[in-house]
This record gives sequence, C-alpha cells and structure tokens, in this order.
Amino acid sequence: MSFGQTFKALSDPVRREILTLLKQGKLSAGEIGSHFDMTGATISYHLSILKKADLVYESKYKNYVYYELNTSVVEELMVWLSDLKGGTQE
Amino acid sequence: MSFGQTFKALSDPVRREILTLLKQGKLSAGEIGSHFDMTGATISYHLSILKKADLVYESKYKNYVYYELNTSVVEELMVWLSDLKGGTQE
DNA sequence: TTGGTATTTAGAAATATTTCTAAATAGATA
DNA sequence: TATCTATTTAGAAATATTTCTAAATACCAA
Repeated sequence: MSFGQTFKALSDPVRREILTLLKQGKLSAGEIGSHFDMTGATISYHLSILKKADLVYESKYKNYVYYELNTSVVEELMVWLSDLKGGTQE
Repeated sequence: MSFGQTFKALSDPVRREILTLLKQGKLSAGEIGSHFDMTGATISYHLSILKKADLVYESKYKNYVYYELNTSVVEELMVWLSDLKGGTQE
C-alpha cells in the first residue's frame, strides 16, 4: 500500500461511489456496474484500481466476483491525516 | 471544496511532502522550494493545487508569499473516511 | 525610476488517466 | 461438449497531469 496510490484511488468520483455502495456489504462486479451508466469494462478498470490500493478485496463464487470494503486501509489514511493535523487526540 | 479535488491534491508525493513541511508552521514559496530539486515554477504549480483544494492558505508579506496548513479540510476528509468505515466511534 | 529578488503564468513536451469497443477468459449448465 | 453469463484484458482515443523553460508580474530598495 502507498498513500499516493490510495489517495489517487479516492480522487475519482466513480470509485468513491463504489466504496459507498460497499458500505452496505459485499457486491458482485455486475451488481456494482448496474449502479452506473458505464460499460462493465470500465467498472472492472475502476475495481482494479481500488484493489491495487487495497481499498477492497475480492472473492469468487460460481462465476461471480464479489468485492468488499477493506476498512483497515481507510484507518491508515485517517492516522496519516490525523498526524498531519498535529497529534492524535487534539 | 470537493473531495475529489482534495484527494487528488493528496495523491502526489511532492504535495504530501509540502504539507508535512507545513506542519512546522508557515513557510514562504521559496523556503518550500528549497526542499525540492525542482524549479520554482513547478513548486508554484503544486502550491496552486493545494490552494484550490483548500489544504493551504496563503498570506503575503513584503515580496514573499507564505503558505500555511489548513487543518479544517483535513478534518472533513477524516469525517468522510470515518463514515465510510461505518460509524464515528467504532 | 531603475534594478533586484520572489513568485506566478504561459506554452510545450512527456506521461498518466479514463473511457470505449472488441476480444479473451472463467466458470456454470444444458 | 457446446454455449451462455460474468468478468477481465487489450488496444485506441480523448483528456488530464506534471514538469520544464522563458516570460511576466509584484513588490522592495537604492
């Protein structure tokens, strides 16, 4: 994981919306795609960016690929931001 | 402020290092530039991105332009990330 | 005013990103 | 096996980003 990669992943509105959808729980690539007016190939591209940034992980069942939020990386970002702000609890 | 703009600003390593330098306090554009092996024009470009993202604000004194961290936007990002993770205090 | 220092703007080149269409792969079922 | 559905990969086009050099602007000081 690199902060650059993670922040870049979060800079795109489609990817932020995918992550918001995944707050609800695991979804397949197709279910995610149905929320957007884009081709499956484009959604697959965005999912690959989120995966490389470790913001999601994937699991396979039958011929579906499911994606799920990885909250631990979100926490690492919060720590970095908190440190930037100047101290953990102020 | 838009989250997209702010996350994009944070995705670049030079800009993250500038913000880290500014944890110490206010610095002029030239002082910031002296920490990098880049032209002043390039530093000015990065500062403009940080300014548009509201991550820094600037003040002028004599013929210097000083930059300072704006922590309130950092807090807004933390709130967004915290919500993504699912709840404020868990 | 003239010249000096600090910073930004303009324009160009190299590279990266986002999207599409078309083709490829993976796995399920008839 | 043959075929269908779900998803990813490849390649291309449009756009955005990052950096530079050169020029412009801003402000101070002699």
